[in-house]
Amino acid sequence: MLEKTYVPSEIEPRLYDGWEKSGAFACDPASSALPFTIMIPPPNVTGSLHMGHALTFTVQDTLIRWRRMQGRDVLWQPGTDHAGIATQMVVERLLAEQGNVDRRGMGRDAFIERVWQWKAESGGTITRQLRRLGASLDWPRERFTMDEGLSRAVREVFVTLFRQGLIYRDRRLVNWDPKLQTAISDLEVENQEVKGSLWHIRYPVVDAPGRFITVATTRPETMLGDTAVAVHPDDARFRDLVGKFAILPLVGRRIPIVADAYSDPEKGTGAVKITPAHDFNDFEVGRRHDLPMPTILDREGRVTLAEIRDSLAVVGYGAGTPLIRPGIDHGESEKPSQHEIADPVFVESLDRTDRFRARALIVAKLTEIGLLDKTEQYTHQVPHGDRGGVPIEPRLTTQWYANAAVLAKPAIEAVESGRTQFVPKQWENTFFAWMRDIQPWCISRQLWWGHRIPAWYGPDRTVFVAYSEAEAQAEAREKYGHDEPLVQDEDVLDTWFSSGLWPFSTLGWPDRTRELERYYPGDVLVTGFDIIFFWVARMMMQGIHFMGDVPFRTVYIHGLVRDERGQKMSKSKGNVIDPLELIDRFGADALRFTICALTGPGRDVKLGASRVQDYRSFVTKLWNAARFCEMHGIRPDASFAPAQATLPLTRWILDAANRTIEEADAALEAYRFDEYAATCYRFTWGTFCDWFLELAKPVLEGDLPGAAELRAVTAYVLGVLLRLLHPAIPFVTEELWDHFGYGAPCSLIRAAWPAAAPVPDAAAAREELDWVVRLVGAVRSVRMAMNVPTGATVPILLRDAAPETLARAERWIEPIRRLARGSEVKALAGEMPKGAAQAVVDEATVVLPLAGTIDVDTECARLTRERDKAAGEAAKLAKKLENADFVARAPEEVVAENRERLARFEAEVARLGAALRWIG
RNA sequence: GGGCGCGUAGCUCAGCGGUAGAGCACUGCCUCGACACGGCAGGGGCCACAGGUUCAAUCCCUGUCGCGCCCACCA
Repeated sequence: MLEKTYVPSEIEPRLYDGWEKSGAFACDPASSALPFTIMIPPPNVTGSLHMGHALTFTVQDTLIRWRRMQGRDVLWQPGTDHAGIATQMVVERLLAEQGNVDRRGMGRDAFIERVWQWKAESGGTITRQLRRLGASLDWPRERFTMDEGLSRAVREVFVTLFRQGLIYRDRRLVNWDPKLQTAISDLEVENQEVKGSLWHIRYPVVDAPGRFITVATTRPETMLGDTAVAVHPDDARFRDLVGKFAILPLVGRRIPIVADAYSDPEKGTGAVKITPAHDFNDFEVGRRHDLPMPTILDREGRVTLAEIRDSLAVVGYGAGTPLIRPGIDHGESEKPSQHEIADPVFVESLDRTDRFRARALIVAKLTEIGLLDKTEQYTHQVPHGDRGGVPIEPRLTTQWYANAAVLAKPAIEAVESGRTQFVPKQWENTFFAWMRDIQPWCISRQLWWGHRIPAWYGPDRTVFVAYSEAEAQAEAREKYGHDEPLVQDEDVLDTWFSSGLWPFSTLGWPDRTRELERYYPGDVLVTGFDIIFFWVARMMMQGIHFMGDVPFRTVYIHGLVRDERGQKMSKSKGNVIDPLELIDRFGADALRFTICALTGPGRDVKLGASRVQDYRSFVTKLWNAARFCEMHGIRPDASFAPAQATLPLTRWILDAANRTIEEADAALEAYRFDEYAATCYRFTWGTFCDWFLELAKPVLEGDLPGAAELRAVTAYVLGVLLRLLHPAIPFVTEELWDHFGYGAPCSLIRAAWPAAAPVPDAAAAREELDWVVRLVGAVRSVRMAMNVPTGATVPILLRDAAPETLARAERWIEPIRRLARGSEVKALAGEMPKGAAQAVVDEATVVLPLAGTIDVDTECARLTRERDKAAGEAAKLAKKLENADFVARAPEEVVAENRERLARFEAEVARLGAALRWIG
């Protein structure tokens, strides 16, 4: 016997274990079935399951289970990502908390070993949690991006791209995170609105006594690295200054005033200071005007004068050029002005000063010497590192780059031609917009945790890129003619470089494995829009380049999980919902069904505990319906086929089940998880429970004729339901499947997906049952309106009923009596009873003789309201049909349909009018 | 600044040329042998606003207002 209440926590682990042990999750490379592949977006190895994961993995598991039941050879590839920055930060924080020496103190090897240890300790968390969710991943195939196999793929890709000229070293500006002390990509930069100041600084003009050119800046500290002031070529205000020089305050350096269209006369003062080594736009200006590019900030974001001197020397100012002059060269003109502009002592004092402190000191100093024109309150966007959270600094460094523009081209074409399609399609625009304007991809990171770049340097800084040190050594020997000591590049690769290989590296590439042949390209990639650029784009580029085909046919993009009020979940807001807590409280099925029900196309999912609680009711409802079936001796009957159904009731439910199967299938094909859930919900609750089981009760309980067929059909339909719902709510359905003996324990997961099966005379059955439903509904409605006590039974009399209607009433007398609380159901014979309540059902008028118990005035008012409503409808339709344009131009069917409706409403008005006369 | 999406019942959302729908919430009645995580019956909407196209507009077009997101922008 099934327990009275379904307790998920007792059942879920057992079933999951059963599935996993039975090998139900495993793909079968030897199979002849059509494969179906989803590559898991590998979560961070040290992460734990959050709501976003719950959403994406529920969607994936639903697709996977559905396809598996359809007989596809399913591979859902599991694995985790090493997540370079995130993981390194976690371990560094851990070291600090435990009072250990920091990573530099430990040294590289020891630190990396510590990270591996951390991975061993906490790396299993998320995979355990995925199991709680019910995710049917092929666990024995689990991979990790730092596996030997995947690392080999990374080296292969790096070396190949290098040799193809698609990876190169370049010295240019990068986004530098002074906290993490590494370069980061454009995508890892988040602009944050900051309330700051805009300082207007006056730069004295050489050879123009008393004249200044005023620049505005939000970063005064960068002035140390200024090598020009730019004005717009057409800006009349400054035209005479172009070609002259300004004196860089405090520093005393002469810098040219150049004309460059970058300068926007509308912005700031119209004259803009140029700091080529610390601003992306200035860098371009610097290139155009051949300006020196001194670096003024070190890797920690502190002012460094040494680098300024070095860089000036390198670019040809000459080693002896005094950077900080002990006075000002005012040309032939005047004596130094009232201001003592250069202050070498002050500038020297800034060495090793943090950038923000230097900013404050410089502003104070400028104020002191009277060169600060004004300070404005200024709110602007400041780029921050998404991990470190501090403002990034553009910094001139040498890094490894991948030529993304070349790699992007075939990826763009693949989407244009539809070889890969986004769902919803609008995301293709987002993809195109970014890919068509893609920048060189900086792939090196100054971190320790990650794939070390397979590049070695000789004593003359010649770089040898090779699969291994030995190979690099061999290449070096060839070049130098003898052995030279080589030093490996210190940097590691951007995490996305390796995750971009995921669709094929997990299958054994670069070996041409059986799995690679069979499961690449994958079918669907499921992910959120936030990583289209980070990951989807990279997989497309690398997949096409190395495999010659797209990595997946479809990219299904879902929304973000938000809280009930639509706020993004975040720790700082304290509105984070833990999926595991929801699973504990309501069961994995309830959470999964909720996610499916709320996941529409292009919509964020607003989720709170109460929603999950609501949908738990559905799981419970299914459980109770099954209990009812069990109590009434319903058992699977493999010999039954829908074609054998003879009763209207069984034909009707089988037909409804067919349509549900078709709708569910269509919804899943279209990635409409909301429609899939709604269709199943409606059929289970609204049709199967509310009507079918209720109508079946008299027959089942009384063991009336037809009971055997009814039992077989009920079992059949329950079996359909369990299979239809299994992808969304795998646990409860499997439990019931097993309990009823539809198959061996834990066999629903691999049971055949239901198919619509022909039902004899379905249309007639539908008509008949629809009538029963209408009749019962009408009687119930009138009883409620007339306040008939729930327990009271009343005769149900049919006036003006067609013979066929009376025959139906006879056939359905028991269910009608039961559901509509009728003492009898028959034709009205003789006189119309006084004071009866009435309702119109098709051609007949249902009469409930309630003389004495009802208030005639109330009933009159009710009938009048009904009649007026029908009359209103009829009038609207009549007006429409009188419109010659409508009749002439609207499609024939539409006109015909409107005529029909008009006739129907007119008849109803007539019958209700008659009812009103009778009652009086 | 460029782009995208969204404004439909109290809430969350479907629908997207021809009867305005669902779930939850709400109201009333009901312990009837599956289920109160339940049953039955109800109430509730100028489908943001203004124009246009059409025989017909919640749906298509244009504009306005409101909300959200992405990209670019440290003068």
